[in-house]
Amino acid sequence: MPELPEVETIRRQLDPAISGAVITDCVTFDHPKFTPAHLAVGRRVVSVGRRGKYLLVHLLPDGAATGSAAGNGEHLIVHLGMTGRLHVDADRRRATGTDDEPYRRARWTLADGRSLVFTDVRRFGRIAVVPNGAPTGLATLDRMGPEPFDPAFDALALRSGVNASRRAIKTQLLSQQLVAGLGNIYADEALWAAGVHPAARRLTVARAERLAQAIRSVLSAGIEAGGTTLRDYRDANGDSGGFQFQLHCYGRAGEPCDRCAAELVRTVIDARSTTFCRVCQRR
DNA sequence: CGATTTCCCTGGCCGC
DNA sequence: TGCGGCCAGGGAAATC
Repeated sequence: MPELPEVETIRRQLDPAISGAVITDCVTFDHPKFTPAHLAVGRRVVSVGRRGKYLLVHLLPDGAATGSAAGNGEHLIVHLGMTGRLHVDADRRRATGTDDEPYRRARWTLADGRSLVFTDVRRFGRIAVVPNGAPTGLATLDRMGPEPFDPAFDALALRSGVNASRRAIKTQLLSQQLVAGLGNIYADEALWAAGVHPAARRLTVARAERLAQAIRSVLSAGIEAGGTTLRDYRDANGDSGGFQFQLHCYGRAGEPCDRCAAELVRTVIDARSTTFCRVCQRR
């Protein structure tokens, strides 16, 4: 369940590892969600970026100079879905991809003999290659709200966005349209930290300020800890994150609230398991 | 046309 | 021990 902190952790590891590398070959699992990976062949990696939960690998044609007539290049977009993992494999003997590793969905061979490998047990992930600057055709990405650390994301924008819809605030946070990068874990944590009921449909100015700040601080702490590993998540080095030891709310139904000691309860909002404290999270 | 529901996937876990 | 059934859940397609 990679959310913004997990994807950012991987981005920070991959950027120095593959920037400058040239993609010379590719093999994929035969499914339309993954076969677009082939379109990255013949390109050079400029840098590894991120938007919400999407990794955006900036590509230019091999040999092109930045800002040349080759244009603005392309983005190799990788969404990790639920169980996606990316890592760099330095074993040249496996570069052709003829040997099989379980659940591999794509392997990009690099000119220096290494390769970038994407595995995804449950195939909720997705790969695309699109011209930089154009709509990606991925609806969630094209409609994505501001990054949580962007000045465009503030309490007033959050409040007006929430109040403009009748949907539960938890649902809206997961939609990616009010703010980018929250998934079920960090949404529950942020709502708990801000003292906002997950089914609330309106925010006061004061609560919007608390929630905007909580979103930023929860995501910062998640990045700082290298993400949350409950089961599947591993970073680009194969290591687990550490934020699972700092969770106050997510997955703790039945346990006492760290703030008021009341029993945390589980409910379902928009088909998503939701944990919260009835006492300190008011509508 | 925006809101809501369904479906995609498979490993892990629970209970019998 | 074996196995059926259920759960996890982001996002896109289908439907309301």
